[in-house]
Amino acid sequence: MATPTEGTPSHFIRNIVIEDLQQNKNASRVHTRFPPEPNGYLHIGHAKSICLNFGLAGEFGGLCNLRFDDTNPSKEDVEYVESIKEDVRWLGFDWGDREYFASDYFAQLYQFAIQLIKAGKAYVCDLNADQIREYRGTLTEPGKNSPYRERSVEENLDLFERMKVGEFPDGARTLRAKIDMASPNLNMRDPVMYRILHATHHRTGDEWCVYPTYDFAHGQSDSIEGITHSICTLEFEDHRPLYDWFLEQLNIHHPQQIEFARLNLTFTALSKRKLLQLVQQGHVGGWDDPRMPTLAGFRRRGYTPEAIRTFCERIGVAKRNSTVDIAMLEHCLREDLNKRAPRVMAVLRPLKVVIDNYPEGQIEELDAVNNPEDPSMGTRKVSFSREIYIEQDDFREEPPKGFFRLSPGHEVRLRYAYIVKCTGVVKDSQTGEIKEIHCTYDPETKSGSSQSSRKVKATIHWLSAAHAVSAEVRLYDQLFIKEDPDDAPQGLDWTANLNSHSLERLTDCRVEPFLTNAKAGERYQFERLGYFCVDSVDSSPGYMVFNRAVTLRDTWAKVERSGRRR
RNA sequence: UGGGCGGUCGCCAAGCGGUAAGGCCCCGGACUUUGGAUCCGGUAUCGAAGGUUCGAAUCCUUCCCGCCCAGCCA
Repeated sequence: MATPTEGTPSHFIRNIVIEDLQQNKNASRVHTRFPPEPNGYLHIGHAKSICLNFGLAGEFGGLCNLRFDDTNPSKEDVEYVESIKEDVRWLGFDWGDREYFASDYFAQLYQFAIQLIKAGKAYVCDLNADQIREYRGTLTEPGKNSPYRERSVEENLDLFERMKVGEFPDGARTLRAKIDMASPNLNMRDPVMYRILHATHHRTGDEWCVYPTYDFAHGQSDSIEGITHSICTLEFEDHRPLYDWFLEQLNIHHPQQIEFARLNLTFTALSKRKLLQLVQQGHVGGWDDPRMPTLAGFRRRGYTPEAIRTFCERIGVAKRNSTVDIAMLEHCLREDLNKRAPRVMAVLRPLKVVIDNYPEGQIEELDAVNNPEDPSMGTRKVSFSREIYIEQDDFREEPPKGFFRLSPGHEVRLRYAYIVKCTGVVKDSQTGEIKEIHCTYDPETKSGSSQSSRKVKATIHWLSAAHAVSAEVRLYDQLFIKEDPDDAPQGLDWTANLNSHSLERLTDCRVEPFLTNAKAGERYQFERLGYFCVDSVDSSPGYMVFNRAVTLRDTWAKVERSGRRR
């Protein structure tokens, strides 16, 4: 028997699995499944479920199936099937040859239904949707039996067969389980098992005119696949008695359904309905817009699968409704990229600096460290010359208290180069806008030289004006201005909380020339700025486009912000 | 007012009768050629009230608050 992995944070579901294993339940087998409906792209909430299901199977020597819950042809599409497979694979999980579809079981499910009809446990009901609702009763009042509840087995069989071949229009009849119209659990008040839908299914085409509901399809699919632990979210807790009922009546393998709380994130919408709306109404560029909480969006943004997996492990699994701080996710990304991303210098908003005492025409090739966290990543050369660009933010004509960067009369270190002192500012005579600044450098302070140990308060990044390459950089902020997107002013809906500044395109940036060879999806740390990723859609060797995945922690920005508040 | 499930630090989350883990955020400080990283240090008595017990976040009772369910969606 597989033993628990040391150091893996435990949670109640993992504990159940461990206990089952100890008691030799299911012949010590662990078999889970990830069951997405192919009606949208996978998002970070699904990642929690994927990591849970594949993680448990992986840890205990079990298996996890990928099963598409495709019982509603009117909402589903192959585009989603393909994206889901790509995203699960990208996250780092492998379902081997166990790629299943609920629609693979339509014939079997149909036989199960007939079995229940024959046992007097299911009947064809002629009530329409409105009538079924009326007969169902309310939360506090019991329902009434359908007038069609006592049809003979023969009639039920005949009717169900005719439903299947398409003799009746959509909605004309349903097949219902005969349970208890007075049950305090509404799901047990003769739930619908099959509905008539003359729709073309993305896999079975027009073969079927009836489709099983989730309740009738899910548990039986789990059973057919030999699933041991059927993990789902909290809203299905009320369905568990029904899940169990079908399996018991059918007397087939009975997986255990276990529910956990779905993920919520601050400043993020995670319902499929909302995400679909964001895409369809053009609030974002598509399912893979880097601002989207979809796996495709995170991937394009520059997130690593490792960071997302670590995040899913750290947030834990429990039954309490909760909303995780988005800062937790960002932290996981920084932590991962800090170790792996090569550093490089980039200037997002260039400000020209002329070093007056540096020889005109002279170029020095300076050594720059690729990753101080990992010496094995080596060094590279950066060109230094008389005219350079620095970040506009790194110069203040009138520095506020605590500003350590460049200002008139003050010194800063140019990373990997020299200490320079600001000697003058050139402004546009009309607008007063700063056009360029002048400095002198101290030749004794070259990085790495014996005299280089002089201390200055700050080090800033820079790029040689003649060597730097132009690029576009896209800065992203939260898609919503409110921690809870649903917290909208009265009368307005969640779209009122959309952040109109969630995307900022900077088209006059400079980067180190070797970045021209960077490939789509590669991630770099732009020193002092954040982690950036080569955009996989719009970037090309002739026109580089970088997405900011996440900023670096910025204590100066924090100080400035709190200063402004005072 | 029916049923189901929850309520432990600002946000997640361990704990399962023996005297409150950890992570994120935040605040100090050390170090630093990224105001990055790293390293130290700081912050809860467990929804409330009773009760059982030598001892309770953990057991019992009552109460309060939150979420889910009246799709032929999943």
